[in-house]
Amino acid sequence: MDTTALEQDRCDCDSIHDDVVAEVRAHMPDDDTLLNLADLFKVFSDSTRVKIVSALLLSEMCVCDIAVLLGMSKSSISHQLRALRLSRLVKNRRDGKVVYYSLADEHVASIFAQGMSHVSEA
Amino acid sequence: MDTTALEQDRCDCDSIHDDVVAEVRAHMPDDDTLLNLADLFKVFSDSTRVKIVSALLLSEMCVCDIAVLLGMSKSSISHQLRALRLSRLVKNRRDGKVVYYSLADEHVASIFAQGMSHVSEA
DNA sequence: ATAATAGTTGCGTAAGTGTTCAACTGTTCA
DNA sequence: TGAACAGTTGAACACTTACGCAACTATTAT
Repeated sequence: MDTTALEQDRCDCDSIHDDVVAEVRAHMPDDDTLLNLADLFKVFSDSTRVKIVSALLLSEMCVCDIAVLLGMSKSSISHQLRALRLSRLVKNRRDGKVVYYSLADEHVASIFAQGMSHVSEA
Repeated sequence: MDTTALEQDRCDCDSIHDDVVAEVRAHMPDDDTLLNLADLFKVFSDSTRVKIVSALLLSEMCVCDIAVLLGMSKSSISHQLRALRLSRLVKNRRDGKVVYYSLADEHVASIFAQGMSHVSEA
């Protein structure tokens, strides 16, 4: 069985570097992990959510505070907070009618900071 | 002029914490920066692109290699590499008919690693 | 020059996403 | 009890995006 023919079954090109592909495949994280990673970054990929995180980095805030701060409706902020909550990036506590949100852990700050240092470099 | 009335113009709620909002607003990064940050994370928010980055972290590869590795068409890989290139996260060099891609800088690895450590924690 | 091959690009489509609106829950206070 | 308010939720809409197809460019080899 010719391996070149095999590769051609998978892709319409000759000059595949089989050894490189095999080596990389053997050492790459598994699909599930990479999917989770993409999902994590997806949460930070919206400017509204990034602004919310950036705000919570400075202080705990209620939904209304954030809505005023960003000049957006409470509804949209609540929707985004839900996404952040489901990803366990923020937590909340209720005090009477008011729900206060804050960051879930230090990791959020690390990821945010790492991205910031890349952005404010160019 | 009543500040409470002012806040109510902006949001249908009473219990705004004006001091907190003002303080956060004063110390938050500007909108442009946060927009760029969201755009950066957006590149990492797709599983195909994450897989590509994860592969290039291990070795320089040509388009065809990546297509075979991920079991996808050269076209879609090329599309995603374009996105990565426009964000300056990968660079490429041509050797005859073959175009080799590799990561643009160390920052990419840092961001990737930071995210990975958060994902493989739960 | 012609054929073959690696890679790119524009288009169409299907799936996904953010915002708004309206209706809802839950808590407080009179 | 009922009015008022903070917040949540689901549906609908507009908008975005990833993929494959087909046509294209660029490079090599005959």
